[in-house]
Amino acid sequence: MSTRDLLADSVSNALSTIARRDGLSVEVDPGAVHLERPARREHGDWSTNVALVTAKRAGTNPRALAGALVEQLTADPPLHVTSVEIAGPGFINFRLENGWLIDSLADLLAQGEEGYARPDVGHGETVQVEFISANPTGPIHVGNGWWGSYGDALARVLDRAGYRVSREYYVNDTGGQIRTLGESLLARRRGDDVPEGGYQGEYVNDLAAEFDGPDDVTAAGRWAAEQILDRIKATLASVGIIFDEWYSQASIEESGAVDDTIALLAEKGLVFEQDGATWFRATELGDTRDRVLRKANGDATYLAGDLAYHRDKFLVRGFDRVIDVFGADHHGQVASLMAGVEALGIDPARLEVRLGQMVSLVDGGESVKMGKRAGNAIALDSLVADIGPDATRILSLMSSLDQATTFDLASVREQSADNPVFYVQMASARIGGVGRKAVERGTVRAPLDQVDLTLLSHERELELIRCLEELPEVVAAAAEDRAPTKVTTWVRRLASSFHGFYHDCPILAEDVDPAVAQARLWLVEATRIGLAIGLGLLGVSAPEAM
RNA sequence: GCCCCCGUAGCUCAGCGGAUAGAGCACCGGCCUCCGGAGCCGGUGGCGCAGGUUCGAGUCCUGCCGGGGGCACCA
Repeated sequence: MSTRDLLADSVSNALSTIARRDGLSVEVDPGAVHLERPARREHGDWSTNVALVTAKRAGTNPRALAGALVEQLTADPPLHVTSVEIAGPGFINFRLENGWLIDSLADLLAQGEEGYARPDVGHGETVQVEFISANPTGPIHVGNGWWGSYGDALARVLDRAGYRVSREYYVNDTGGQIRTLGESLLARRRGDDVPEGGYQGEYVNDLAAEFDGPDDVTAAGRWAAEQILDRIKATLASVGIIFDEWYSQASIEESGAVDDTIALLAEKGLVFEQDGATWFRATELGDTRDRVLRKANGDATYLAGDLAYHRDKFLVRGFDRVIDVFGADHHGQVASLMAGVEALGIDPARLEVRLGQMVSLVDGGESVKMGKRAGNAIALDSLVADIGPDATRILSLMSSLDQATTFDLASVREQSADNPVFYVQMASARIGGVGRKAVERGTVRAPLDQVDLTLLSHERELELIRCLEELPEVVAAAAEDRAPTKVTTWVRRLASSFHGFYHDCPILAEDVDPAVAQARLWLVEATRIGLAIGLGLLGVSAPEAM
């Protein structure tokens, strides 16, 4: 049992003992009671606000309740606890002897990279994460890469936190955009200008030179989309983003699922005809206006396909939960999607839509406008070529999805040594260096049960263990909040703790006590495990040398 | 007009309702006969404004001011 759980149990037991004894009615709101590591070391190792949040309803004041709790806890102190004190308005602060940290280190080493930091927040729930889903009408841009890194890292985090995860890319391989792409391609092949509103990029020229099919707009469009999709797959693979499923919109339309979905909505009285089109009465379910499902020309709208698609996700494939990651420029479709999902009899709480705010690019102070049709978007490919896949991923996972970020291409290009990825990977490389140096000096790491970890008592060593000890909770929070960024923050902190330790605590130097060296070698191994887990969740490599 | 996101240090960003708000870059000053100095240590500097809820607000609520993105028979 973790120290946190141990303390939580003790506090809870002490509270009910006091409540019984003093006849207090204690109603504890479990979400409000926190057991946390104080930001300031002089406040102890652990702290709880339980007295502050329960005193009022118990009909007493926080400091009085805290006093009683302290008395109770002092009489029967939890493992490793050396003192319990009241502080400030009614916090209860615990001081522990270092044994609790040594225990957590031993625990980490026993569980290893596979087993450590696997909090079960998902309880085996199945969740589909759909992300990127950029139209295959041109190369994907940096924004797609940003949100893609988020989606992929989120999937990794959820997977580690006990969800059964499937990653999916919805391929818009049908409809007007594909026709426009086909027209652009054929125009280029004839040597004409691309028609108004068509795709202007270089890649259209390249594809036109290759295309030897007939003069059929749809066939040309589909062919081009396939080529482009192959490139998108290769680009994403280069930054470590792999999908379980590439789901074709055309296949949904051809299967008749769109017609079925519209029929289903019609049965519920939510469909009407107007101006030759078929409409969904979305206003009945909270949308701002009604929406067209089938256009007057007979084509299904994007929404109709999307509803059929979501019906497939929930009702056919049976995911417990679906997380759609969209760019903020698709915000407008959320309300109608939610309305449609609810109309189909699916609990809308099972669908989460996360909107990625825009990534604006500047290049040496010059702002760069992104637009696929104009062909001037910064391709993810070119960014990766500039700064590498690891830097691309960690930079995109530094800020939260809600934060519109500004990214200066020039600054990363010119001073890439200042890039945070180097700082973290330096820690990884130093760990590799320790291993190499140990071999060089003929030092062998002894089996763990023959090593005295309690020799780790330097403040740098303890701080490093404190950081490692937090990882399971960081993973849990990242999963619950759908915020893989929390892992990035933690990894950077771990790297910082490790650099400090490395600087002040020699491991293999001549004058280090061999027993201390052994304990430190295991601490280095624990750090390697922590870094491997953390960087693995971010999709960043942990090199043994740089 | 309506909806969503964001205003935190000079810049880019962190910050489960908790105690004295953090990091990187930039700037100033220290540390290499020592396992990787791409590192370590110290300093300068900040929550857009006004109310409210709370024992406690950068965090929650309302309004205002700024910035971004939406509001198609396009996807």
